[in-house]
Amino acid sequence: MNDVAKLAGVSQPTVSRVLNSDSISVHISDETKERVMDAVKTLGYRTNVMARGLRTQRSQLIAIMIADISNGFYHLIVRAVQDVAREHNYEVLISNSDHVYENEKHFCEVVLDRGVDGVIMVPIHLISYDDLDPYLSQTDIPFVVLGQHVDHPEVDKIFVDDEKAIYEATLWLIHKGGHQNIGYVGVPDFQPAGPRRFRGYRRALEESGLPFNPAWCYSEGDFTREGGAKAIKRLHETGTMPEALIVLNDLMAIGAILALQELGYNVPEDVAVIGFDDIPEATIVRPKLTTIAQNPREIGTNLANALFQRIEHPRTTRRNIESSYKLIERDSTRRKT
Amino acid sequence: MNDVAKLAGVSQPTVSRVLNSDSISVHISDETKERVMDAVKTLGYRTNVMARGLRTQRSQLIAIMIADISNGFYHLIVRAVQDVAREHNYEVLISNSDHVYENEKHFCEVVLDRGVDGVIMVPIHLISYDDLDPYLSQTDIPFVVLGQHVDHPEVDKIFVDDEKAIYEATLWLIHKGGHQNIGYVGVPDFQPAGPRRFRGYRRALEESGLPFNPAWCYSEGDFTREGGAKAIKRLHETGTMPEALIVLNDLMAIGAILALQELGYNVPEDVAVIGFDDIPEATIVRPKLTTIAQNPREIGTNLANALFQRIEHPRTTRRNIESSYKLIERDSTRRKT
DNA sequence: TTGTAGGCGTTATCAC
DNA sequence: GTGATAACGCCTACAA
Repeated sequence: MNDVAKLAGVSQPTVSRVLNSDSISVHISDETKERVMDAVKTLGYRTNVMARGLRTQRSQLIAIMIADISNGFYHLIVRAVQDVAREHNYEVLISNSDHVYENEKHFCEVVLDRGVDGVIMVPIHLISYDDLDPYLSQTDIPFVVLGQHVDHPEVDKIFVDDEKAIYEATLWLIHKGGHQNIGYVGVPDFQPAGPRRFRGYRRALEESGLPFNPAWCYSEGDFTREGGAKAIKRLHETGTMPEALIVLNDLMAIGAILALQELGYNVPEDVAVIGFDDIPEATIVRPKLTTIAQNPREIGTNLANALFQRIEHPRTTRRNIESSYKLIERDSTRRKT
Repeated sequence: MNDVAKLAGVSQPTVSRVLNSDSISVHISDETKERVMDAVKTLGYRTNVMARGLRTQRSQLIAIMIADISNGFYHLIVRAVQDVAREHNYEVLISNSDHVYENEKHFCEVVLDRGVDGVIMVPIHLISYDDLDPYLSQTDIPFVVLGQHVDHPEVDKIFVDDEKAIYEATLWLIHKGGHQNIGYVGVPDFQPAGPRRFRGYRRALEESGLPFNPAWCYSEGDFTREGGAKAIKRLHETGTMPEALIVLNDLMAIGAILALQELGYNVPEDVAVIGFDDIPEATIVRPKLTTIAQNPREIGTNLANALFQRIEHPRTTRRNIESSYKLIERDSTRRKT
């Protein structure tokens, strides 16, 4: 910047003013402006973002943490966030927790050190007040999260009522599908989504007066295709395969379908399967997967909008936006007539 | 840091020394060390990465640009890069070009401004010397790219010989599969991968003395499932469906298979299909997709290792590493006996 | 082993 | 309108 100033025959602060002329109130003579811009061009000057950040305490950087980059559900969220960020002239730092608690904490620390201007998280474990407060109280960086269960007054929340979604899907399987023996494939209790979604399933059974059979349930999943396949193998070995299966997410549901077929079961004739998320693979697998669709584009846009609202107007009250879901009936539950 | 110094009763630089004691040669008395660390803890001090970056000209940040976050092929690359980066205590900024030239250039600009310490790219268009040189010459930030066609002496290259891979796959289809009428689904010429891979296909036909029929080829693809489906619709409409199809990537190959089945074709009996990448979806689709597997984990690790080699030893000579590929025979080419 | 002084490249607050 | 001058938070000679 000093070089530019020298070449243009002005002082260094003047160069700064010219470069930021649109976000500043001072008037600069057109002639100076021109001379400075010329010098900038011939010298190929580019402003040093770190130096500016140090001075302004802004980084023009936001961070997003997702649980699994390999899960298509998160792609559209990320894309939507990036699109909004670009409009605001922000870059996006993406991180991957792989559903691991330590990674989530590490993310928060890194992010605070790096002085990002805002944070979007899809926390799996980092949801209690006590876990979150250390990060939230020591800065006033806006946090926006996906997940209704997140317990802190300072965060904006976008959420999907997944307990209710699973509850309704189970009821649908009972009433529209005419199923009685409905099993469940989920994840261990230490993954908060596990008990939450499981509750929806059990509530539907109870209210319908149907028996709950622990032998039909598998809770050792890990959100992946392999996890879904393992569930089926276990169920098969114990010799109690239910006639319908609620699976906690699509990736596991797909793994389950493929494993069922390998073992000689027909889907949906022998076992109907219903997933959660509506990832692109849901329409690749045969039969096509019936699933509870979330709206990742909408979720991402909401997350990003809430964040930039807070970045630009820090005193805004916290948002709490429910995002919709919708059961999409495809072939994995549809009996041929 | 000043506060910490005051509380510990030492000077501010001493605090800095304690905090960086492992990467510095000076000895510090254990007592001071302890007092400083205590103060750090009670004050909840965290080092300001931007200030450090300004002083050291290092950001502990690398950036990676991929062509499509929704394409599973890139996930493992990104993961591998993140894993290596974590070992080196680096964060990763991820960006998405969506195969668009302007996005690629924008990425380079942003990245240089932000003072990242290194760049990994999967450039689609930004491959000529003239396009790259502006970014490379104005800094000495290491660039590592995926793509043999990239033409600049200052970059490290990891590459896969995709022309040869397609050539061999086509030969395989001719000799092992016994096919004569082999079609091709690709992307427009302005996508450099288009002509390159197409060349491999034509070379195999020529050397085998087989006719080349433009009516069997579609070059308006866009790397997506939808693109593959469109190709099939077009081929179907013109009434000349070849008996085997080389498709430029798996996503399009899967789109093609689904579209073929919807139109009543049997795969592989009526049309055999072979893809490129070996993404996870290749084993979801039925029939399972025969494909030229790349090794994304290896690619990502190589990319990252080359980069950190350069970051840590700037004078290293440039690398040029070929990554392997391998034809994986699955059911989309295997005629039932 | 520790303290002092200076500067990294900006922006912000004054004067003029 | 523009130019000095200080400060953002840290690291690194150099001196003690």
